[in-house]
Amino acid sequence: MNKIICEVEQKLRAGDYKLTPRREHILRVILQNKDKHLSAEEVYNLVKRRVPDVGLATVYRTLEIFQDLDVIHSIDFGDGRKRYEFGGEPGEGHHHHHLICTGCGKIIEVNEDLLEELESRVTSAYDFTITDHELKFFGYCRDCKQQKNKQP
Amino acid sequence: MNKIICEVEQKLRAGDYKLTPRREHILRVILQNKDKHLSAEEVYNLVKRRVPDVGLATVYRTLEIFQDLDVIHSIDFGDGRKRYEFGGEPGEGHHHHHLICTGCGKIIEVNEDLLEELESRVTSAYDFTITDHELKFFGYCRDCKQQKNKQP
DNA sequence: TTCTCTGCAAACAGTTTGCAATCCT
DNA sequence: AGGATTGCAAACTGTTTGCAGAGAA
Repeated sequence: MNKIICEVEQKLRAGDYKLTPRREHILRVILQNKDKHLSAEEVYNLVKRRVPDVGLATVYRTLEIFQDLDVIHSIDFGDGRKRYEFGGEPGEGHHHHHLICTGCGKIIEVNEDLLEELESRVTSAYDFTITDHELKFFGYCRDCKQQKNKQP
Repeated sequence: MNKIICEVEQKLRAGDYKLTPRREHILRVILQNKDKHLSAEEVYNLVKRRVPDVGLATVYRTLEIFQDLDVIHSIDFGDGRKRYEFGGEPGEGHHHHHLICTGCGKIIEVNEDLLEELESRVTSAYDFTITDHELKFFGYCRDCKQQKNKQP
């Protein structure tokens, strides 16, 4: 984890920013909750536990910087707020998709890409240079599916 | 088009709503701009041309009703407001994806689905019942690609 | 000092809601 | 009359911004 923090520090320096204590706390919270897709406010609350006097604005500003530097990126699950994932979204590899359970709101990650064929088809058919994509599946997870079957 | 309006009227009645003049105007604006992905405010402005005293709240309320009845559905292109497309999103057919140009913001529709294989893989691997999906490609359209090449 | 960073409060944008007036039957 | 519908203004939510103070080099 410290390695990651160092890398982020490099990126910040490269962009003429410093890794201040506040920013490091924010980064740590994101890293410690990699799987959670935290919203800005959730990050804020978690940071606040350790640094009670952070301001929400600082969290927003830091998240914006992190985004610009491709340290994190935002996704929208349709709940009206942005959520953040560690990792930028440069074209190469590491893509994953999300399954969003309409029943309980759970979010499951799919760590496969599998869109290459479709991408290349789109690229040539529409003369469109793809730099990124976002794929969400909506439906019911195992638990919610079972509940649905029980009720009626 | 009148046929569609009648169908919507049926749906409204079934849900204990009426097709009021206001709602009909809103519906017409949506139908006349099927390809535009209008936001609530854009719908409002267009309706206002014909019925200057509509209220924005009515547009929002109507859009919500239409959504509940699967007459329209909303998409999020990441510009901070919901946009609406005619047509519900029930599992069957008619799916399409969107190409979003990072350069000019243009939105191109891809009228192919092509996700069946991926869907079935996800369904079995994660025990997740898919009811819908949403796929967006980000990148540069032909025009913006050319401009990028010229500038440097 | 000088320049970044920060907290606070105010401003914003999109959307929702309470309420009284209006419409329709 | 009675219930749905509407416009208006106010409220709300998530996010951004102006500013003056704090902090670091």
